[in-house]
Amino acid sequence: MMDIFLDLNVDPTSSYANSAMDEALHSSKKGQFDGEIFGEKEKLSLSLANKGSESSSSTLEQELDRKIQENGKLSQMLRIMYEKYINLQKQVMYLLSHQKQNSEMEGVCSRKRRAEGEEDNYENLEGICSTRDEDFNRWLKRPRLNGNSKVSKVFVQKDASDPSLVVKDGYQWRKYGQKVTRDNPSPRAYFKCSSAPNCPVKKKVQRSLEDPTILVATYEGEHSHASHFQTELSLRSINGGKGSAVPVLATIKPSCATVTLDLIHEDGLFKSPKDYASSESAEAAVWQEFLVQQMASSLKKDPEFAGIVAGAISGKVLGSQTNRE
DNA sequence: CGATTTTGACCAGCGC
DNA sequence: GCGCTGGTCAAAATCG
Repeated sequence: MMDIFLDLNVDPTSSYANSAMDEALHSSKKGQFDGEIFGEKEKLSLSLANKGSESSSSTLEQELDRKIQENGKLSQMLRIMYEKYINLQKQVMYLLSHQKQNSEMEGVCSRKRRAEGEEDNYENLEGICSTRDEDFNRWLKRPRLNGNSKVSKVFVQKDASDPSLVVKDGYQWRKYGQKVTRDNPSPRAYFKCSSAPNCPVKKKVQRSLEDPTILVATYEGEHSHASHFQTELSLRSINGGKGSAVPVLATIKPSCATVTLDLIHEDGLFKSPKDYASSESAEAAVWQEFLVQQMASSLKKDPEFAGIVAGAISGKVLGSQTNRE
C-alpha cells in the first residue's frame, strides 16, 4: 500500500483554498453536481426514467443518482486539489528563486559543499518539494556527475510501524547503501535504478523528520527506459484501452489543509501528477482526462455499481420485451 | 544459485 | 592537515 503525498500546506489560511473547498462542499450539499465525470447525466441514467412502473427501478435510479452525485463531488474536489497543486508549484518556484537571490545578496555560505552545477539543479528542480527541507536543499548543492541531472521529490505516506524504506514507483531499484545522517535519526537508503543496465537514475529514501509516517523519496536523473507502468499503459492503449485501471483515492486532512493523493495502481505502481502533465497549458486537460478515466474505471469495478447498472439494464430490456408481448 | 540487502570501509568535499 | 559529513563500494549475509 502506497500513496503519493502532496503537501499543500503552504498557506492553510489561504482564502482561495478555503473558499474553493467550501464552495465544493457547499455545492455538493445543494446537489449541484451534474455527473461531470461521465459527461451528461442523462447518458448514464441509461433511460431508466422510462420504467417508472417498476418499484425497484426507482430505487435503482435513486441509487444511480446518488452515485453520480458522489462522483461529481469527488470530481470537483479533485479539480480543486489539482488547482491548489499548480498554485503551490508556482509558489515553490517563486520562493526558491527568492531564496537563491537572498543567499547571493547576503553572501551566506553554508558549511556544506557547493558545486558548480548548483544553479542548474535549482532550475531543474521539479515535482513536489518542501522549501523547509534543508536536507534536500543541501543535496541539491552537492556535486552532480551530470550537471543537467533532474531532481524531483516525492512524499509517500507509510505506516510508521513499517520500517522498510521501499517506495514502489514502477521502476526496479537496487539498494546500494544506507546511512544515518546528522540531522535525522532515521536512516537514509540509497537506491540505483536496476530496470535497465545503464540507467543513471538514483533515489534516496528517508523518513520525514517532522512526520515519521512520511517517506521522502528524492530522485536524481532521468530514466533511459520506460517504466513497467508506462510499458503497460502503452500496451493497454494498443489493446484498445483494455485492462485494469488505476484506482485514485483522495483523502483530506482538514486540520492542516494537507492533501494526500493516493494514486495506487493494482500492481503497486504509481505516477505522480507531474508525470501526466508536463506543461501547464496541457496539464489541466491531461489531468482531468486522467481523473475521469480513473474514476470511471473505479466505478466499473465497483460490484455494487455494476450490479445496479446490470439490474437497471436487464430491467429495461425485460420491460421492453414484456411491452412488445 | 542468482538476485538483493546489509553494513563497515573508503572516498571526496568542505570548514576550520 | 584534520575532522566532519554524505555518498559509494564491495564483501558477506540473506532471500526466494
